[in-house]
Amino acid sequence: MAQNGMKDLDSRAWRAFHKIGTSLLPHLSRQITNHSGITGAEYVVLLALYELPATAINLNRLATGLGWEISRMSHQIKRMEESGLVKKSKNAQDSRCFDVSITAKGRKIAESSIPLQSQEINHCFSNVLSKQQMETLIEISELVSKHMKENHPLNKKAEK
Amino acid sequence: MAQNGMKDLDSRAWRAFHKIGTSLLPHLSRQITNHSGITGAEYVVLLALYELPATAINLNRLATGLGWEISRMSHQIKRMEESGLVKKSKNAQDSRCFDVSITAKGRKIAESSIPLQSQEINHCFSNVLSKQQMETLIEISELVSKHMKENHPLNKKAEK
DNA sequence: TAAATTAACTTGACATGTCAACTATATATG
DNA sequence: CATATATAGTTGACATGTCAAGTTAATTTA
Repeated sequence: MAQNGMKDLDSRAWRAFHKIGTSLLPHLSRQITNHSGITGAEYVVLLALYELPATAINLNRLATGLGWEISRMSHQIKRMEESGLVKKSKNAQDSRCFDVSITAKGRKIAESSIPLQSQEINHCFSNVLSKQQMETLIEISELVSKHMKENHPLNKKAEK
Repeated sequence: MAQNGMKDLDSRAWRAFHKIGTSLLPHLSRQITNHSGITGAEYVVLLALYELPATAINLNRLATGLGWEISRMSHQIKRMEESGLVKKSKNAQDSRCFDVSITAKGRKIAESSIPLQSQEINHCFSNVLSKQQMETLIEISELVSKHMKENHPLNKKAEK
């Protein structure tokens, strides 16, 4: 039955997706550490702050933007503040909030590591794919994100 | 210049891919823990052992098959042996090697959790995509894997 | 066949992520 | 206004992943 053929495709597609993640992501993370001395997580945060239109962003938004739990972001920012990559200051309007921004040191590292990382992403990903394939991937991402947003809102302890 | 349009697509495609990973994978992992009381990593290992044509597999192959570092696999199997999900025995031919297999308890958990997990993958992934999109994803995975295999062999300390 | 090398793990220390409280501030409600 | 509730973030304990170094056993090589 056709049923069977379908299920097979489903499962192959899922495994395909999963495989890219488990081979490519760790590789890229190691690359960053090798060339810039920062971890993959630090890179992601620096990139987000570097690309910010504003000069600072609050912790919560930063976490949400990256799809991280706030607790994870809190720990991460604490470490990065200690190593001088970012700084944190209480928000004037709402003193529960913190504004996070990149330091000069963090900016310098971001500026040198971003092109290296882009290059590696190109080598391993973009250059390997056709325009058409990339467009499909973008569609896929949008479909999945839409589903997730509608059916599994970020919030873990959703149902109340 | 056309250059610009291209770069934009590259970067959007990469972010698209990245986003699926950071939203969907943690969600699926939590699902497993909620319905079956095992972690995402335990699930992955149980699934691999459950689907094995043979009754056992050596640690190294298991790690390679899942794209894990062997040290990670060693720690994981140790914990899973302690909790009775798998068992480990010295290989008769080569006593450096260990054969890992699933226990009855592990099998029972695999049998109940696999369909639940598949269902969730279908909800969030397969059902959301067209046949065409899944096929493209499989192509993409093959292209990336091929590139990785050729240019960045699994081995971390490659160059020698 | 003895010594050197390689292979298959194991181990321990450390970095990071997750989860469940907890604190402090802001907002809403009676 | 006073209390209740919600929001933003912190903290600590614990689980997991990574890396470097160590074991032990097989295989080469001299």
